[in-house]
Amino acid sequence: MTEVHSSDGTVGKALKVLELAANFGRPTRLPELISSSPYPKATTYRLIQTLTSQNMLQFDSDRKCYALGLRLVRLAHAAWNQSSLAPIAKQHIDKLAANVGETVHLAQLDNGHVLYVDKRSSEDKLEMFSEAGRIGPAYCTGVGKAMLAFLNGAELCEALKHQAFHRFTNSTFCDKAKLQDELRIIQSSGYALDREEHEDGIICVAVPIVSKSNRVLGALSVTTSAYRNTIEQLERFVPELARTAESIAAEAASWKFPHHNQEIHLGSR
Amino acid sequence: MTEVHSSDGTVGKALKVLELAANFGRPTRLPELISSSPYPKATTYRLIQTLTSQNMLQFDSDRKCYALGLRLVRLAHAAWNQSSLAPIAKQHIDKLAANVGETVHLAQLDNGHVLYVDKRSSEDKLEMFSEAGRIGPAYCTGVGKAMLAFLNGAELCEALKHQAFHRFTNSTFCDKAKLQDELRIIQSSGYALDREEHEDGIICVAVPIVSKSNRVLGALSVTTSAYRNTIEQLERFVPELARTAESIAAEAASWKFPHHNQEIHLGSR
DNA sequence: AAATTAAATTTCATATACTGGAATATCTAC
DNA sequence: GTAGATATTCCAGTATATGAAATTTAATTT
Repeated sequence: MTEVHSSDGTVGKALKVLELAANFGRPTRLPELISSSPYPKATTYRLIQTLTSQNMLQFDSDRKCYALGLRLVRLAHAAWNQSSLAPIAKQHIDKLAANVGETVHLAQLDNGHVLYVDKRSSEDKLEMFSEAGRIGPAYCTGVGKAMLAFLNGAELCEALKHQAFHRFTNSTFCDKAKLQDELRIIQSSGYALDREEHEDGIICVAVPIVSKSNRVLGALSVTTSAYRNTIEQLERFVPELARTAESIAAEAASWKFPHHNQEIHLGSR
Repeated sequence: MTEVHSSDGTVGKALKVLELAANFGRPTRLPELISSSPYPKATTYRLIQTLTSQNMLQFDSDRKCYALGLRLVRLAHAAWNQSSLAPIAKQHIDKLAANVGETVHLAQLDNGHVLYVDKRSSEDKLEMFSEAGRIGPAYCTGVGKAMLAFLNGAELCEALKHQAFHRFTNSTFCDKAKLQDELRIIQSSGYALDREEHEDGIICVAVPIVSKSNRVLGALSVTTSAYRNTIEQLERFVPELARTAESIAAEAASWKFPHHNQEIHLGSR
């Protein structure tokens, strides 16, 4: 049900092409898009025309390449406000970050991958979209494993299909069986540890955010450097992490959409 | 050319429905979507199904309503990185904000409206997507007028079609003729003032960011309270604003896509 | 400047996917 | 249990998308 059927007719194809453009990570030339597309040249070409006319892509006539359109940024603003945990979790994360004095991440699952929707950092200035919207692997990050561990059977099965099991470091769980053992441990302990599994020198502790009806809403983590802290020191944050996650879940449940349709008074779209 | 044809076949219709969901500003029930849609019930219903299956919408089975999907947040992250001026402008804005000690906005045009893509504030912590992706009117904001003033004939004509000319305050330019007079003044002075035209008590000064080939890339503004500063005080920021805008334009021109396709190693999409 | 190659765009007959009015099923509330 | 609302499916007709190939246009090379 949560699976993205790569063919929902024309719309699915168009979004697939949009995804291709996103994956390039940079403005892309038409031939690149066409040759990376699973659809025939003329079809891909027409989809790109349509997406461009719709402002989902934008054409840079100087460089002759296509980049993702700003309409996406506008839509994502709405998505972030109405679908992510971030607006609800804001105060809770602020408080948590202040108390622990380390970087805090808020993430949700998107198609089996970790989607970071907010971040608090003691040192760095916040980096808007450069942080929110970032994706990462689920099988080797704290937030990812915390969420996977509390999915139900069908959801987990679906999510596992999307794991690449690429070996980032020596500690990475790089097969499904080992990961599932780990998930069982996380289930009973209630929190997940990332022991430099994704990046050398980076460790973190994470807890899932679970609704009353036991649905996984997201996850919360405290990240630090392996040189500055030990796993044992991180584990001392678990109680407060868990408490924060509970508060967020509680607020999410009682949330009656505070964002009333504020009159913006723009012209036609 | 920059116009969004509300019918680009099925894809256009699907995006139109997505836009409707975004405009509600909150999770929406099926009947609401159906009755606000220009398409027949069955058609709208099927488009919603497709969008949901594609993660562009997500269905909340508890509340029985549809919200924008997190896939948009992920796509917007890429869009923000590769299409907005924000990554390029980052350092320049940091410096400007530090020097002037007031709130700085970076905006671009999206379909005739102002799209804020970044913000620096002395006091507030940065608020991620809650700021980036926000839209506002062009005809009564500093950044909006600065951009409109330097569009070419066809672009301006197209953009003017989208202006609502809603009277927000007593100072709002609420018809096209008055606005065009104002735009001529801005053209010759090189900067735009917002004298509480959008919000009472809020004034700002803005300059356009213009490429060597005279295309409008975006705009930069310094905003403050009318009680704390006078227009004359704001005008003292113009030289530094203009210098910053030039630096950004120069960097944009020489930009050779720094964001190489970093290997993310995720599974199938 | 002519020739060569690559890129962008169009054509058109065909097949397919979309359409939408209406019927039906499912849920909700009293 | 019945009424009213909401969600979902049907299906023939048709508009729309398809894609191989051809054409135009632009960029490179000789």
